[in-house]
Amino acid sequence: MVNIKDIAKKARVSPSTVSRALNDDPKISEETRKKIKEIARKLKYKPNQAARALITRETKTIGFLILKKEKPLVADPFYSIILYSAQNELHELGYHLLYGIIPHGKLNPQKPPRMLQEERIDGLILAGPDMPKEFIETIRKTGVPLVLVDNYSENVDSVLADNIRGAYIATKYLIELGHKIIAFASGPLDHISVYERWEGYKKALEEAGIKYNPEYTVKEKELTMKTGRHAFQILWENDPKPTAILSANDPMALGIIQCAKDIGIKVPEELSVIGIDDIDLSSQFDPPLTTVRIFKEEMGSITAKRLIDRIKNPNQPPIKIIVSTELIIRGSTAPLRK
Amino acid sequence: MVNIKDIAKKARVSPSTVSRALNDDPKISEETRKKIKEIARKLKYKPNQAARALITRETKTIGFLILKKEKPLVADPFYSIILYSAQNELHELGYHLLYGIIPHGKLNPQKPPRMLQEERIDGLILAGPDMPKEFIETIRKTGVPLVLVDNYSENVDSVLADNIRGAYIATKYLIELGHKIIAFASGPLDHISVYERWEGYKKALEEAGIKYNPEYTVKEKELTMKTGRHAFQILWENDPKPTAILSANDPMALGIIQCAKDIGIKVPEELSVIGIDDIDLSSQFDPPLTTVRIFKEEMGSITAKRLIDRIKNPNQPPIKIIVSTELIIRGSTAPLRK
DNA sequence: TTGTAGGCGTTATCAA
DNA sequence: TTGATAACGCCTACAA
Repeated sequence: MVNIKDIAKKARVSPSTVSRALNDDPKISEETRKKIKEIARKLKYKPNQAARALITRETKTIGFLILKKEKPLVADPFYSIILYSAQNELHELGYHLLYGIIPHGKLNPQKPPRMLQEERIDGLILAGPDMPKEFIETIRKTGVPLVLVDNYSENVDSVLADNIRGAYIATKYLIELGHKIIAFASGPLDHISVYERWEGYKKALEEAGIKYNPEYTVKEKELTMKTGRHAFQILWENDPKPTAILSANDPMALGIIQCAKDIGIKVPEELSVIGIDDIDLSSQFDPPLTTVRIFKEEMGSITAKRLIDRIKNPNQPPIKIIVSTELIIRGSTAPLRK
Repeated sequence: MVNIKDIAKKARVSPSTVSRALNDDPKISEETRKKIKEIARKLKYKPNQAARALITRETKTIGFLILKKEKPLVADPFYSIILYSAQNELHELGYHLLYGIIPHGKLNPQKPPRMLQEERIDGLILAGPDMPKEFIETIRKTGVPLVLVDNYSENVDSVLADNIRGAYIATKYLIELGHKIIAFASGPLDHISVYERWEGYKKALEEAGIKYNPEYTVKEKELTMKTGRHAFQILWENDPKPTAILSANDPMALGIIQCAKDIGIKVPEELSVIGIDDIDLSSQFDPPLTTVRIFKEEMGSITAKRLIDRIKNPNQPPIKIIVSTELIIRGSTAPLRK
């Protein structure tokens, strides 16, 4: 690999001049700068990252950490898109992304991740709602620039979807369609986004003067099609049966629809279903799922931008960024049949 | 951050002794080694990656590159799992994973990726069948250890599923069920895995004495539920209509089933459908999808292991690793009705 | 078995 | 505006 000395020799200047020229130091004459840059280009010179990092203490690398509970979460299209979009934005900003998955149970919440201890990263993105608070606190204390996405913690920058409003507008829409008995298929309520969706659901009911009835909220442990089917079965045991179901996410909603169809219930004629997320599949489903869109790509790029901003300007107070949500009306909802 | 000098001071030895002790140099007395390691542990010492890389020329980091065509591919559960499992294995082996997505069109096939030029990585995984040959060649010429996954190129280590056999056993199974008119819902045939699946399909037909009829192969541009629905519609225009369809992957198969159900065709009673991949959704679908399992996790970990092996032993001839496939019989297939 | 000194490639400091 | 020199943290001859 060609280094700064090689260029210096060719240009008959000192290595330091080369370094300055390449870094656009204003004290270098336009002429030498041009000459040096030209030579560097010809020689396909690329600065050695390790050497540079050693002295600047900047790696130009951002860590992206996610927790692995069940396999489905890892392959979760939600985080895949956030990951994709964060890396895309980071690339634009001149950063690389170091990707790490921590197997659940193997996490020591008192120990910062290796990538941090080895000084491989300039900042860290923590994705997902199930990061232990203690772990976040451990990392925060190291002083490394940090942003959470789809999670919230005091004293730490957080990027979240507007889950409350999302669930709220979805529920409100169902109410406007004439539905009175609206169920909520929930997931783990210790996940902040799930909890907020539940809140939004209850808020809309309350505002419409419909009393919240816990019988119509079922809490599943995971957010999959499978648990959606299960949730439907539980909810369907109620008397009277719900005429509409808001699901905590899309996969569950799809499971609900499938299970309903299985026992001969027509969606949306006999049962309206709304999801939250707007995953790719949802629009392709039959019926196409009415859902609340989460702007996943935007969440990813905003997270990345915020982190870089915090690296460049460390003395900012922590902020919470709420990305709006949007109701996408498709075919799984209909006015209440009299 | 605490460094080797701090430890040296505390232990009243020279920095080199510390370095040797921590790297288990046999020339260090057991006693000093123990003492030094103890101090290092107490001080939470972690070697600075940049400094070490500068001298050893090893970054202990592997690049994982994927091409972005359409959004769905990026979030593709297939590559998500390979990525997850590769990172998992690399972690075990003491490596980090640098994740890069190249936006299609922004790729310069004559230029090695930045992570390579900046010497940020010790080896590179190239995932996906749509990496341009020229790009692979460019990278290969740099001499960096390289492994392809779900792709093949001469002179480069490649890890692939046994697609031919997978499609073959699936087709054979349909034949055994009595089906005579078996269609193939294909995707882009320049993707090696799709092409091989097509081959396996034809091979099984041929062996059974069923003449391959191009009318019963439809080629879609993408491998999604949506194109699956489209493929079904095309295939259904044939006369006679197929009684079974092998799909190039699972999402397409799900689309096929949905579309068939939409027009009142019962699966599997009137139409058998087999997918390939075994994505999570497939088992949760109604009917649960009969499919060919691709061992995605194994492919990821094998890819990682092979790459590290090649780094440690560079002078090996290139190899092609074929990971077997397995027919998973579920509910979307049935014997031909007379 | 341990210490000294040099060097990896780059940037930063100080002098010219 | 440029050059010489030191420094970042670690590893590794060579010397002791």
